[in-house]
Amino acid sequence: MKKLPDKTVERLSQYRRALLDYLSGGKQHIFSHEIANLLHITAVQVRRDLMLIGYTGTLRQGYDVKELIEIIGKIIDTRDGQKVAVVGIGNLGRAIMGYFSGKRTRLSIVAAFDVNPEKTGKIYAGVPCYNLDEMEDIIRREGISIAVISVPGEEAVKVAEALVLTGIRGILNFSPKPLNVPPHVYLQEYDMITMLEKIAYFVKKN
Amino acid sequence: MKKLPDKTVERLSQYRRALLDYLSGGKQHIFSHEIANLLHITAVQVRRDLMLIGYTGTLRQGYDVKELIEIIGKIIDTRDGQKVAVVGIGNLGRAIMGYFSGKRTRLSIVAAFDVNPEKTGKIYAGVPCYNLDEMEDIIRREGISIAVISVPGEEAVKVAEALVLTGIRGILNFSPKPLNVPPHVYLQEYDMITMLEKIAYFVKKN
DNA sequence: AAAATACTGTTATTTTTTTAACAGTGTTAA
DNA sequence: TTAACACTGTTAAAAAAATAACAGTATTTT
Repeated sequence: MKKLPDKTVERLSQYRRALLDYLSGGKQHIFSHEIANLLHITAVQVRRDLMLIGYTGTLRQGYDVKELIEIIGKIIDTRDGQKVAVVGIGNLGRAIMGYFSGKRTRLSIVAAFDVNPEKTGKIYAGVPCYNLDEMEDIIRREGISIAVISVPGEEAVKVAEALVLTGIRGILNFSPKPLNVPPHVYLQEYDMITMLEKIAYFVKKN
Repeated sequence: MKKLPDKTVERLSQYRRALLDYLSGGKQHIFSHEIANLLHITAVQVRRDLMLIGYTGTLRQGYDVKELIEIIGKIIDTRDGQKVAVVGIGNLGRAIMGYFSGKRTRLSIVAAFDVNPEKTGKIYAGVPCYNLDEMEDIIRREGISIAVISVPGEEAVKVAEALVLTGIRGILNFSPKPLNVPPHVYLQEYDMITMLEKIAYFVKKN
């Protein structure tokens, strides 16, 4: 399939989670405007996204919830799932691991890394924590393709460089430092200070 | 000034932090392409953003770092700063508070809320934690304008409704549940699962 | 059986954001 | 003193995303 727009992919992820929720309500089908209500967006946008992924519903009946969930899975997930590492086991790192533990998803956090020797060797939310030195070895051996950076800003740049050398494919950067990675690594910056300041601006006057 | 584009505001926040860093290197002036390098974006984009805020540099000298920092401050900050509350003192909530503690910024976290009675009454990263019941009172009394939601998904919707009733102006939602707020409340969704799944998609094949 | 209704899927339009093009200008170099 | 250079500021074009418009079609209503 042709590459989907960024924003569509984001929404697909959200559709899927909303649909899984909805499914537990027992209904088999759902209309575009119902999906839209779940996410507080418009029905057109939903239909357009579904058009882009080539999924087509039934007139007057809407979309088959299970089918749609499955289709989205085929788009986002790989057959065997992808492995994720978390680098930096501070509060943020543990929060991230907490989010995932217990959820059966095709993304599984399989390793954590930290410099603090008190943390290495322990298990957090079911995930073993290793020393940063072992990172390259373990990422290669385990076939980890995605890394989350949750170390303080000062260290983030070095961690990113090290990650790139391991052959990682994607990085989610929670640190406030902008990172620079080669084009074959997909980077998503995710800086909460920026977001808060943005809110501050838009809240300001009006 | 006319309302700035969303993305420009985000970058302004990043420019400012990068410039503060840069300033400690002792230099007084900076070229657009140098700012661009700091954030790994293009020089045109920097110049265009600065054009939008009406700040103009000097030919062959670039921009006055201090001046620019100040200008950005005038745009993003209010005169007396804005107060922020964090709702939900799990790992994520504490991570957010940790980020801010010690940093002297015009956004200050002044209250935390949680339902857990073991947490209320305590101080986290210098911020007092109150019971959720007290939220409306305290937000009004303190004049808190921005709230960060870091409670588990199930509770997020209710917390958001309660926040709207307090007259809050902006919300940063870390929970994976899409929220619905009236138009006078600025909402920024910030869901890490979506972001990870997005990375998973873009990393997938190629 | 004609008209209204309630949906989907698609194309067209608008808005937002990024990128490119380039005119203007003081500064250095020839 | 003219040409090349190294910048800024702005306008123009392109790309990405959201929104609107609407054609198509089963179903229900009249």
